[in-house]
Amino acid sequence: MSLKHAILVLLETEPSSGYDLLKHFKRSLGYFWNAKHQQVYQQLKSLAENGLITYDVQTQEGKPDKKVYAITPSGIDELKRWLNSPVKPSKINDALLVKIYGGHLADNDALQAELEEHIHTNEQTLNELLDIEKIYLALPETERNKYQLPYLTLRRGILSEQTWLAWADEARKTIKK
Amino acid sequence: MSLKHAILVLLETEPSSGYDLLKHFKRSLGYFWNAKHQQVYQQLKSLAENGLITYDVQTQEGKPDKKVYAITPSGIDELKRWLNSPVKPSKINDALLVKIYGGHLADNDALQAELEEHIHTNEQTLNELLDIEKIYLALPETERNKYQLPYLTLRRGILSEQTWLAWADEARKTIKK
DNA sequence: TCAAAGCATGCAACTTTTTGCATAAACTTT
DNA sequence: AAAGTTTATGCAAAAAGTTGCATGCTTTGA
Repeated sequence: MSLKHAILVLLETEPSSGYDLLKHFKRSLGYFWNAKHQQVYQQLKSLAENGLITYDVQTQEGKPDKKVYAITPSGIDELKRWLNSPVKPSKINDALLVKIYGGHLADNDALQAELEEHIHTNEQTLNELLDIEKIYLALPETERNKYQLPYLTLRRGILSEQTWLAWADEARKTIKK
Repeated sequence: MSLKHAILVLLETEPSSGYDLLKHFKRSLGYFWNAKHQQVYQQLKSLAENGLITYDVQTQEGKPDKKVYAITPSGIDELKRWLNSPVKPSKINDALLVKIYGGHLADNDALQAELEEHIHTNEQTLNELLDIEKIYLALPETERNKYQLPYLTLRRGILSEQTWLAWADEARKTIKK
């Protein structure tokens, strides 16, 4: 399982609260690792119980207290161990494709409408990613080199979204008939 | 949840045993809906308990008995209901990308090797899909029209794999440095 | 001829993920 | 001024998914 490891990856770059981590997660690993906020809090709890991370409670005025989590040396060991062992094949669960596969029983207008909606959200995601890419490309070279690997994953996102949209165009034509 | 619905989709086209359904599943919906054999058997059981499918036990000589499942009218209702309600957004869990994101702590050679392995399996998958496409394209037009929607999902698979491989090429260059 | 792969299903235990709810203050929009 | 969003966390229960094991006969390949 590797939400645990995804969290360790993020905490290795900087300590943060569950809430901040979640925001960070959504703009990075979240594009290719699915997780709800509950799950992140649950995993933080269990990682702390297992000594892979620790936390300090920071009291704040006017805002709820936060627990700031940081990775421990044994957390770093575990992260390295995971990084150097083979990952599990990626999992996809795409209900829209299941629906299209069995779409002859569906209402055609509804199917079309749903496709358009998905196109819309995918365009938005693509734009977000392109915005992030712009920021990256504007960095000085030394900075860019530091983020080469995360940038690769960003590229993956961009290419995926573009391909998805290209496919959706094929799909639109077929379904409209 | 829609493994249930994926199963209903397949049983709506033809009744079959869990085992046969599983084989069928792997060559179709399995490309974009992840499920282990256990899960399929468990869902078949629960679908039968809920009256959405029924089964006949067929005794065979020299082979284990099989349960041949078929969709019931209420199964078809449920399938239609699902088809006409909005699907959940697709989920991706791609550990390789998490690894690359945090890859500065990883052993570079191991990372490279793992990428090459993934490239290999993706090439194989692409070839499988292209073979299926060949068969489809060789069908007479009336037949092709029948399978237009499943064909769309096949196109999705092909485009995804091709894009993945194109990305992997970018990745290879970055990681080699 | 011996091992491996295919046929065919499933229980039991465990882990992971999802869903729904709950709290509560501060700031922001209509 | 009321309504909604953001900040910040989490319990509890249910649903879904994974892992490991078990059975036993037949066919195919080395």
